[in-house]
Amino acid sequence: MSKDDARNRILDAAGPVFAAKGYRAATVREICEKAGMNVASVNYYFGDKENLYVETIKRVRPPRIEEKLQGAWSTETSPADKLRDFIHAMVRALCGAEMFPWLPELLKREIANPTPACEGLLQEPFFANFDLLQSILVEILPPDTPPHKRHQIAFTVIGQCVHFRVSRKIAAMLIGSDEFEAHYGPDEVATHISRVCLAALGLAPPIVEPGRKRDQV
Amino acid sequence: MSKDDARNRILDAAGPVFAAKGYRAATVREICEKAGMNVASVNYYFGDKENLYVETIKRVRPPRIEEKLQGAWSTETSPADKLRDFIHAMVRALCGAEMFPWLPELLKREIANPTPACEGLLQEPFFANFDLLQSILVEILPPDTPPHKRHQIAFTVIGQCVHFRVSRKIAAMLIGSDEFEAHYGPDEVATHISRVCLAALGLAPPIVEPGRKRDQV
DNA sequence: CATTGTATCAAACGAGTGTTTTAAGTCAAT
DNA sequence: ATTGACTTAAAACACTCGTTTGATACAATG
Repeated sequence: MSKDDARNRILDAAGPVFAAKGYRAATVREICEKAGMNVASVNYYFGDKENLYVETIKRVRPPRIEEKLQGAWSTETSPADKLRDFIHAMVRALCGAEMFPWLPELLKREIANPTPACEGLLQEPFFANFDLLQSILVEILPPDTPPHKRHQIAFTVIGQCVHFRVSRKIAAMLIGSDEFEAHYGPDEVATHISRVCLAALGLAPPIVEPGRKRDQV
Repeated sequence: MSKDDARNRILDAAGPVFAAKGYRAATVREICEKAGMNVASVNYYFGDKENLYVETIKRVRPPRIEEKLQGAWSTETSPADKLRDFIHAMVRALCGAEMFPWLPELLKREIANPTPACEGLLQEPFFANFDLLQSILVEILPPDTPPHKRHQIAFTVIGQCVHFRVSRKIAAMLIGSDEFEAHYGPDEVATHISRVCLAALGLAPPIVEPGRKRDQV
């Protein structure tokens, strides 16, 4: 087995374990066992556990929304459509339909309790996504909107996307798992968030179905 | 020192430690040291570490929004005002201006990674707050709104409140700590969330200032 | 005062952890 | 065939953790 093979086998095993249990509770013994390697191999290939964790995160660069969809936009794409696309891409990314199904869980942990060693690694994609969202909002908002308001709106958008992912368990508990499985797929969630945000920004009618409203003032 | 005094001293010390480090990383040694007690006292008074954790959470019942403000509502209070009040109370509760400043941090951990032993304990206040919010939404939404839509809207409200609290660190990182400290106090955050939600529900104009919009269709 | 029950403490135990050591194995180049 | 660097494997090490133990101090009780 080549050196890189061994490294990758350990990294492949480490990702899910770190994601499932967190840095501290994950043990190198379990990781090595799942990788079919000896306990000492982590230290041989990565020096120590912490560096293995850093390398694990380095390998799975968090998704950059920009790369996924900005190519699909033309100059005539409306800001509203861009915002919709952004939200859909973000929700999908957070739900983890990608190569590493455990990545969202790991990101969740890093968002809630950042590991000092990895703060820098995760900053970059966060900044990139945040900037992309802001560039969309700049197109939507009046030119003299103060930056802090634009930022707050950006957090409103991102916050909902993140929350629908992070609070899965509690959400399922509150509404029952039947309804959860029926109505909280990525597309439905993204559509809901898009409607809320576009309505709040005045780019779409309020989210109550038109003509059904009880008493419109 | 009486038995209850000793118990309380340990509980007082345990809260912040559990909140800061999580159940697993928190050590009974550190807790006992901060409580000025011997290492063995945790087992003497609480049996084991897990039970100490359960008792810690039992003692700090998460805040119930209802108790704080429903008394202030009359029959003429508009649903929009109720929603505003709810959001303000929730944000303030999550920011932890109360007796246990470390409670929000601990709740954050339990939301992201529920401890089996405490799931039941936290369910009740969550259910209560969720129900209160829904009763407000019932007044706002058309009578034939399907329940799952109402639930999604409720999560939009709660999600933003939670997110602005949970993602503090990352938010401060993205926008800079100066702007964060200037514009992310409980009142300002709650006002922002209220505006977004009321606008999305058609109970207030869109959040861009009236008359400033670039191109209204 | 002697006894009993409670509270505290230092010390140690046993399990689990990351890490190191040491020796054996592998394999290509000489 | 031999060398020598690289890799694997088993064991042990050093440390931390939760927990237990046994001794001690002390107050209440008869």
